[in-house]
Amino acid sequence: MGRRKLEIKRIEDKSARQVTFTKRRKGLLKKAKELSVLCDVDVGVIIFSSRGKLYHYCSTNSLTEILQQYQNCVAMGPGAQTAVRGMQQEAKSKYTGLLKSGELLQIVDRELGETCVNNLTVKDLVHLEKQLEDALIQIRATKTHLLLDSISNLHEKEKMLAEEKRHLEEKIAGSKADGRTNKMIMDLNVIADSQMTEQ
Amino acid sequence: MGRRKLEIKRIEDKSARQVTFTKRRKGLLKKAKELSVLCDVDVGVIIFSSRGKLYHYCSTNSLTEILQQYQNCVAMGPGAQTAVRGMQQEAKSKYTGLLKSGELLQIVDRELGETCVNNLTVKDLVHLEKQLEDALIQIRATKTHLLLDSISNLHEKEKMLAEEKRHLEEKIAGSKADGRTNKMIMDLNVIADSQMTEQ
DNA sequence: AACTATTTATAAGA
DNA sequence: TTCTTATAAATAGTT
Repeated sequence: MGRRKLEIKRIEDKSARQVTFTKRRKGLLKKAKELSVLCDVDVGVIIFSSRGKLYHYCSTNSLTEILQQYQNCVAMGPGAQTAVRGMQQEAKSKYTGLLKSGELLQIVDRELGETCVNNLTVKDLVHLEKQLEDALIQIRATKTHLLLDSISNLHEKEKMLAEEKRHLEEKIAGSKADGRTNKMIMDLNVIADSQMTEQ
Repeated sequence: MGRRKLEIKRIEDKSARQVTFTKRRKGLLKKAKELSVLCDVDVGVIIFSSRGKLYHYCSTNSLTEILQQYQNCVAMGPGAQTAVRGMQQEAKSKYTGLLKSGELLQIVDRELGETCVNNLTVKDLVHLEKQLEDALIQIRATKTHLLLDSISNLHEKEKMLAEEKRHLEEKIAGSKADGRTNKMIMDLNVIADSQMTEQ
C-alpha cells in the first residue's frame, strides 16, 4: 500500500527501514487490537526492535497468561506430555518453602465453614471475592513485568554479544587464520553462547 | 476496509464474527511476517480463538527459546522463599475472622514490594496466582450455593404459603363473607408477602 | 512529520 | 462456505 509495490525482503537502507518499522509496528498493534475486540479473542503480539527494544500488545490484562497458554499448547505436542509432567513434578517439590499447595484454599474453606454457622452472607462472599480478584490482578501484573523485563534483558544481551563477536571477528579478519587465532575465536564463541544462555 | 466503515466493537452476529476472525487473523499473521522480514526484527503473534484454538506466528524460533530459557533459569531464585514464608504466616494469623477491607491486597502488596528486592520469581507468582484462583473458585461456588439455596427456600415458602392460603380460603368458602373474615384473609396475605421478601 | 498516490485488506454481497 | 467487488485503510515514496 504505497506509491509502489514493495517486495517483502529486508529493507537495506537503514533509515528507510526505521521509518517503515515505525509505521508498520503501529499498524500491526492496531490490527491486533481490532482483531481481539471485533472477534472477542485473546491476542498477544511481541516485537523486538533490532536494538532490543520491546513493543507489545495483549488483549487481556496479562501477556503472561497468553504466553503460558502458548507454552502449554506448544508443549502439548506429540510425545511432550511426559516431559511436561516431569517438569510439573519438579516444580511441586521445589515449592516446599512457599505456601503449600492449596493452603490458601484451606484457609478459605475454614473461614467458610465457620461462618456458615455465623450466617455468612452473600455480601461477605462478594467482599472476599473482590479481595481475591484484586490480589490476583496485582500478582499477574507483577508477573508480566518480570517476564517482559527478563525478555527485554535477554534480547539486549544477545545483541550486545553478537556485536562484540562481530567486532572481534573483524579485528582478526586481516590477519592470517592460523591455529591459534582460530582456537581463540572458537573459545570466544563458546563464552558468548554460555553467557547468552546463562540467564 | 470494506463495503462499509466498521465500528471497532465486538461483532454480535456469531457467523459474521467467525468470518471476520478468519479474514483478519490471516491478515494479522501476514502483516507480522512482513514486518519481521522488511525491518529485520523479531515478531511473535499469538491468537487464541474463543474455543481455545491456537494460531501463532513467530519470526524465529528464538521467542520460544527465550521463554523457555526464562522459565528454566530466571524463574527459580533463592530469595523468594523466605519472603513468601512471611506471607504464609501472616495470612494464617489474619484469617481468623473475615478479612478486613483490602487486607489481603495489602498483604500481597507488601510481599511484592519486599520480594522485588529478594528476587521473587515468576514461578513463585504463578504459584500464588494458582492458589488465589482456587480460592476464588471456592468462594464463588459457595456464593452460588447460598444464592441457589436461598432461592429454593423462597420458592418453597411461597408454595407453602400459597397452599395455606388456599386451605383457609376453602375453609371459609361456605360461610358468609362478612367483614371480619375478609379482614382476616387480607391480613394473612400481608403476612405471607412480608415473609417471602424478608430474605 | 505531513502528504498523497497506490496498494492492500476486507465487509458485504452473490 | 467460497468467490467477488466496492470501499476503507495502510503505507511507500515524496516534500
